[in-house]
Amino acid sequence: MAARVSEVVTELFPTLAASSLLAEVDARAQTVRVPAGGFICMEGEACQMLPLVTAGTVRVFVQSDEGREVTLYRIQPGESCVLTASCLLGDADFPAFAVAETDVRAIAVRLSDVQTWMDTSEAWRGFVLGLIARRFAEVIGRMEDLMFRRLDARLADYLLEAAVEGHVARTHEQIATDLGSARAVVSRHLKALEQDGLVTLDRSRVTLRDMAGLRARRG
Amino acid sequence: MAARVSEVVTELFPTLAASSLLAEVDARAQTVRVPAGGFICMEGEACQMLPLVTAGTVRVFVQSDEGREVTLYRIQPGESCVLTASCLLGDADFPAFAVAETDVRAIAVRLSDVQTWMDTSEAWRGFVLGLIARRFAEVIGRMEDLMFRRLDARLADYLLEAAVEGHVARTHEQIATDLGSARAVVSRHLKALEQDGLVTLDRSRVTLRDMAGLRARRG
DNA sequence: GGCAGAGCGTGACTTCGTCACAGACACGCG
DNA sequence: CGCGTGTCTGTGACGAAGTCACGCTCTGCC
Repeated sequence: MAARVSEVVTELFPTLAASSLLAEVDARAQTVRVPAGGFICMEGEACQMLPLVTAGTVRVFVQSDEGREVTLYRIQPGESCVLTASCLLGDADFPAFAVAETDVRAIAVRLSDVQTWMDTSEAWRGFVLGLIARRFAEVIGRMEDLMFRRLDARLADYLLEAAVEGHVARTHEQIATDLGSARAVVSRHLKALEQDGLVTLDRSRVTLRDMAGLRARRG
Repeated sequence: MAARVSEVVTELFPTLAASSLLAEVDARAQTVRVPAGGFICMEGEACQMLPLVTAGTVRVFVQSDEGREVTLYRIQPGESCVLTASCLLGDADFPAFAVAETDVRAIAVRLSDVQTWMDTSEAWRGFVLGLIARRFAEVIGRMEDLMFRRLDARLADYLLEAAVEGHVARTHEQIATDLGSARAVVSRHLKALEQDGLVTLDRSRVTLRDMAGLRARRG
């Protein structure tokens, strides 16, 4: 098991692997799994572990009382739930939700180790601060996007980003929560794109037909 | 001058003063002044100094191409431009604007010192990380607010928060940028509040007339 | 007084969110 | 196979909010 951890760290977290921290992580961290749909962190909670994601993706989002959602960002393999780190280190409450979108594997680092390594390892500090800083900038960028750009432009952008082999295999509902909008509104915009010949629509799937046309609508 | 720095640090940054860092700060930091309206940091810039604000307030905001603005937060005496810190430490671009709202005095810490102290002082680490974490959580909370609450509720909240002796001495334009809205919309809502007897309106000034009524509208 | 600029009021229009409802499709089960 | 149930999508009606345009009223200054 320990061998597995160090191999994964070497591959996905090169910054850490290059340092003397590797042996420490190897000795003290454990791997965890969270099934798709499982919660990683809840709003207002104080988390006990810092997860370094090695497989799968985690969606971090805020939610209104009425159930409306806005996706803040996704955590990919090689990244970490920096909100957790930020809250642990800065002693603040976790202000959002994080759920596993797919089955997730992660290396779980104990709170006490996170703290210790902050004090003892320059590589660890650089790693954690880098993640936090980039996320902070990313969230602010997202806020700009939500506040200033029109939905049709953001939707075109989103489709181009999320497409895999020309398809976006998501429901209008899922797209709406990612964009911070409402399902009905997304449906209407998608319909308009279809009528303009830029996409075709099927149940739970959008197929891109005219990439250049979509790019032209990104605004 | 050096004496001034250490006195100010002791008063406004108790966390730092309690540590052995005080002498260091005393020796190496300098005080700076920025006049009202001056830029502290620009979007996309790499900043050279970390300012610890000792007097005045700094407004941090994002801006659209068309000039619309949303205030992210304000920096009060005893706080710092943590976005700067975050960017320095995490090697990311500054994603917003920061301008002095009033005349501002600050203790400017050189980038190299920020880095050095991160490595050598536990007190400094705790101080900086705490600021970053709280701001991060605050910005996410602000995003929730902007996305999910209605403008009339946010306006009522804002007036109650911003009131000094029953008055809010700001133009509709300023209120709109703080709320991330448009001047005309704010004017309409204020007019409605006036017609309901909750406030009275004058040029560049809103006078609160019915606190309980306003609190009832916070949603 | 007269003028320029800032601040405010207001109507018309567009975009977006909310609500409601209906049709279309997937899937399991008797 | 037919049927029911739940998910997904299309659409109209409406309200909230942003945009644009214009005009009026202050204020300060020459």
